[in-house]
Amino acid sequence: MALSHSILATLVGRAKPLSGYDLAKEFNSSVGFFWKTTHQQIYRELAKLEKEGMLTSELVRQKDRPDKKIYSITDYGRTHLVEWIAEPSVPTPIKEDMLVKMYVGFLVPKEILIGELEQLRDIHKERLRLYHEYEKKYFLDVTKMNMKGKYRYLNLRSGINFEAGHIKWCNEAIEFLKNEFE
Amino acid sequence: MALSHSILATLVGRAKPLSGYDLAKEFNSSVGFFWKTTHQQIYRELAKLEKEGMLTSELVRQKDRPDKKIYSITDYGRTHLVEWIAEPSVPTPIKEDMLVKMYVGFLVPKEILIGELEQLRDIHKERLRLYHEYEKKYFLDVTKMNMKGKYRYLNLRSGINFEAGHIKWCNEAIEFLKNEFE
DNA sequence: TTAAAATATGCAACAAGTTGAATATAGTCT
DNA sequence: AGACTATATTCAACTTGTTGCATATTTTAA
Repeated sequence: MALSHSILATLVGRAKPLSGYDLAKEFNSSVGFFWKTTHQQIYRELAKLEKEGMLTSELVRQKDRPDKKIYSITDYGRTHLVEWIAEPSVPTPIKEDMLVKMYVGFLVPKEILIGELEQLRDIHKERLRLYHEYEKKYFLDVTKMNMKGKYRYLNLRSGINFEAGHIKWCNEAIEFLKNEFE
Repeated sequence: MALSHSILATLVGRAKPLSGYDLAKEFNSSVGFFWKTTHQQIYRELAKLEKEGMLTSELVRQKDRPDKKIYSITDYGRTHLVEWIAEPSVPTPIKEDMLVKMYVGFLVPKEILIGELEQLRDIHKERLRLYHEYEKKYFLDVTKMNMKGKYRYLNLRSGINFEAGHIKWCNEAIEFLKNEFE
């Protein structure tokens, strides 16, 4: 149930309240690197969180743009978030299409799987490239980072590790398919 | 939408039809290493797949045990599965509680996160140990494996890679938290 | 002897996630 | 002028996933 927690986490780190639209943008970058969702789900969840007292909203009237509702986290929401952090995490259950396909790979010519693995690898390569770019741009000197920055750095390192691992496996599988199958 | 495909994939590799109960057991081991689900969802999905003509069922009456329904994949189901394999895969969207917690780690004492990371690491270590055991037991000589075995081996290698990657990141994060935070 | 585990299937309620569309304004591009 | 992009929110329908419960029999363990 961490969508609500992701939203609370995005709001807790801010001086200024955010609109649903702003949050949706955040979920396309920063927090979106480890929690994916849609704007529809965000709006629905914001309404729920406000009803539960975790958030408060304020209507902002605009002339040149559509009106918006901006949300702030309440003390209750913050407490709830902190309590959730202290609960032990279980790893997210694995669900990976590619592995299901691999499981019955014998149903198709191996070239199909090789092609798919190459595509997957390229997606992960592009992500890794982006993460390395961030690392060079914002995280060159670890000792100079503040608390928040250090935690962001750990998030980034996780992404780098994750993508590099995927690339490694894709390459291993491609080589194996090319060499060990006749 | 790969639950249906996981079920089809589990049935396609068999000479004998399986009951929902048998499938649920499979989803606790082999195919369950990369697709998690519950028996309730399996029964629901089996009914749906039969209605769609992907599966056929047969009622088996038993005296010493409860009666059961056993399912086989149809030609249509098999074709559907093969077509799905050929569609390009996108990586499963990332959703990781621990990373959301890390994102707002500054809200709690670092010892809490270190403790959680150690717990997580131990879970992944235990999985890795199990996978290495499988590797030694069933996959020692790659050249002697048949087609199916080779694909199972690739699945196993993915699991090993995945778990080892997690352990590596957990250790890195633990060290970083211990040393780089004052 | 009582409890539990294993075998076997399913319903119901609810929560979470996906997909498509509707609405409205302002600015930019062709 | 018409199309597209950005801003901003929401509804509706549907699929997928989770949790708790209900039922029934036989074997095994405490």
